[in-house]
Amino acid sequence: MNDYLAGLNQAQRDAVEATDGPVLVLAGAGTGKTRVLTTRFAHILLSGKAFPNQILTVTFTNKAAREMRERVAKILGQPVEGLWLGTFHALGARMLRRYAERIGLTSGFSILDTDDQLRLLKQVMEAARIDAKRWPANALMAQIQRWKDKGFLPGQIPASESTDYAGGRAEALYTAYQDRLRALNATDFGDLLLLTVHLLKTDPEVLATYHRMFRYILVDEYQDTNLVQYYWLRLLAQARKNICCVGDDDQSIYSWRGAEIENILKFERDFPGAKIVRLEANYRSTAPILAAASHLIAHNEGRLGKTLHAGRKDAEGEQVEVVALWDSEEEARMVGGRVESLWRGGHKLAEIAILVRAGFQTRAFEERLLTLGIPYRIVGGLRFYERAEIRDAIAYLRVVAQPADDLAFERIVNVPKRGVGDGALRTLHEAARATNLPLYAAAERSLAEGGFKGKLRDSLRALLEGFAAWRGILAAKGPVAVLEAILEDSGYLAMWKADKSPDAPGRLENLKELVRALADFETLPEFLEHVALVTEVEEQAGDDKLSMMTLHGAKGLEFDTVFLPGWEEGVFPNQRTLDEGGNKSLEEERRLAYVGITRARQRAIISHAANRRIYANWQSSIPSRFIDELPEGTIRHTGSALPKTMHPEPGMTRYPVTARRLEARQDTANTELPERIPIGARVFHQKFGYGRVVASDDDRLAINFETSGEKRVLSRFVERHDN
DNA sequence: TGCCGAGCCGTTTTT
DNA sequence: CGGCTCGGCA
Repeated sequence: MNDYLAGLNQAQRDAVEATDGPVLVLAGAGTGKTRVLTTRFAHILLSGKAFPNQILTVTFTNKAAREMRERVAKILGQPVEGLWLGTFHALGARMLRRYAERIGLTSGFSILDTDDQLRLLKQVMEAARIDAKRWPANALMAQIQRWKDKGFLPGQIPASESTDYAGGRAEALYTAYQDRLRALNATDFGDLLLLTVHLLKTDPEVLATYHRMFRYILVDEYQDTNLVQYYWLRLLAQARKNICCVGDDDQSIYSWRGAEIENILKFERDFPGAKIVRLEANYRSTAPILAAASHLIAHNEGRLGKTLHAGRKDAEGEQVEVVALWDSEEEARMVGGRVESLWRGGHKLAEIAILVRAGFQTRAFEERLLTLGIPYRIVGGLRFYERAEIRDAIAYLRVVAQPADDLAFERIVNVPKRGVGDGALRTLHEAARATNLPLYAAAERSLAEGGFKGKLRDSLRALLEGFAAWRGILAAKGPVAVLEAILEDSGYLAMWKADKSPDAPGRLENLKELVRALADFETLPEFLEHVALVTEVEEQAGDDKLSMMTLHGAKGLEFDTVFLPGWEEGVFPNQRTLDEGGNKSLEEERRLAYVGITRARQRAIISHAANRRIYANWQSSIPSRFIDELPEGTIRHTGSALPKTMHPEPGMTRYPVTARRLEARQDTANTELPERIPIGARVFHQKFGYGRVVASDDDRLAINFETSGEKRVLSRFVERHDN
């Protein structure tokens, strides 16, 4: 009867069966973390310790939540209803809606997206007469988010967390911003956690209710929780202490968003006697891939220490390859060519991924794949619900559902253009402030009292009449009919149909997709909750496409073949990150590299280019230090990129990486600097050919190349050719 | 109100 | 290079 336990190794079994008391599962990459979580969930149910609605399960992504739901259903042989399984934010929203009035909201409160948040904050700053030039709203938004990540409400910010932003007025602006949110019956994303913690902390009755309800708590991706999430968990778990957190300190890659690895260390302190289980047997990757990943991550200090070992019998495999290339274009050609031959050899494209450090890097590969006719998908990028046309349509729906939603009203009052410009909007705002009404109601009242003149009056009245009609349609025919009516009657569809820009057809297509998505929901509020909390529409699998995404986006995924391009100093590890956070950031970059390598089951191909186009000009670069941190024995070095100028000895050409890193170090150490090349000298560059030096500073030269015009390059990549 | 051009700036972003 | 914001102008 315990067949769901069969096939687990001893450590996994321990993690599943230790149901009572605090448990911390340190799970290396590919060690069956999700399996442990889902099996544990099923085990608690099947052993009769709790009903499905008595287990609180927290994941980081909606996708992970969906996956767990499906896998639990599979083990149990039926779908489970009434689960408390979701993201921190979704679960927080659910609790807040239930007890909204206890924190000064009503249960229908709106959840603002980042765009709305920023607009609201700008309004608050404007009202406070803050010089927007000197003090960008973005910076304050980021600060407020940091405060929220740490669990500080306005008035609770300790001196150590204060800032000199806007002459010390940041906290006052934070207060004003929160007041505005409350007045609009709205929360932002951070509030879903912050206000829940506040509620649990200040309302013993609510806390007791949840203590009674949640007998077991399961947490996924624990290494990426921030402080406010930690408080949230601690409050809910403190009564029964049946909390199981699963995480991997080596895969913590979101510290820049407030995640604290220390939460893992604190776990043992807050829950004394916690059982620690280590999952170290990796069932995903070949031995060389594991060796590369382990060797690399061993360069980090301050790890809890896990050693991955191959759990598969067939763990032998290809060496990890490091390919050295001339420039980013050659790199794209190399990757494209490899993909093509794998594909021809019967390899599925869906089992290949290109993982990059930053989004813009995908472009070169896109172009190449396009010319080769290889289907691909970009994962991440602009999310569906973030597209302008989708947000416009949703703003209409929000006003239908909640006429008091000022931000939504403002967004669409002049989209499509109906002559309600800044001036009219300002008048409207004044009327609203004077009467203490939302914009929508203020507009209604002004019109009734004969305000606004001419065309403006007509179009404003038409809009309000439209909303009245749409509410009627909603009541009579439901959400889909209302959206269709809105798009048609408001002129919104017509606006895009008339638009001649190349992306207009795509936008119309997206709007159709939105109507389809809406059809899955019974009520409008349900749908609005969904779009506020779920940023991506479910990917329909099936078509065989290569995936391209950032390393961050790849966490939790796996592929047979993984390409890891752009392993160059400055790109990866990213220079800006290093500048900001020093060694701590370097270690996080290294964890990102570790995440990248461990995505691969069979084959990992790392590459670096000697020259890369960044924005307008070409820059020379040296291989990433992470390449030096791979174990030599399991690595195969290939590639063509060996400037002759740099490797006079023929024997050196085997290991370009080490040789060039050495040379780079000598450069910085100022020993044996190459001769200074004077302005006017004729030079040769491997990539650009012949040219003349027009300017120089330090180690950089501006050279007017005969075939490609003026470029800036590092002087050590050119040789003199005066004759 | 709305268009256009100069100027600026440029990692990662599960929610 | 390219996308975005802002200021000036019609």
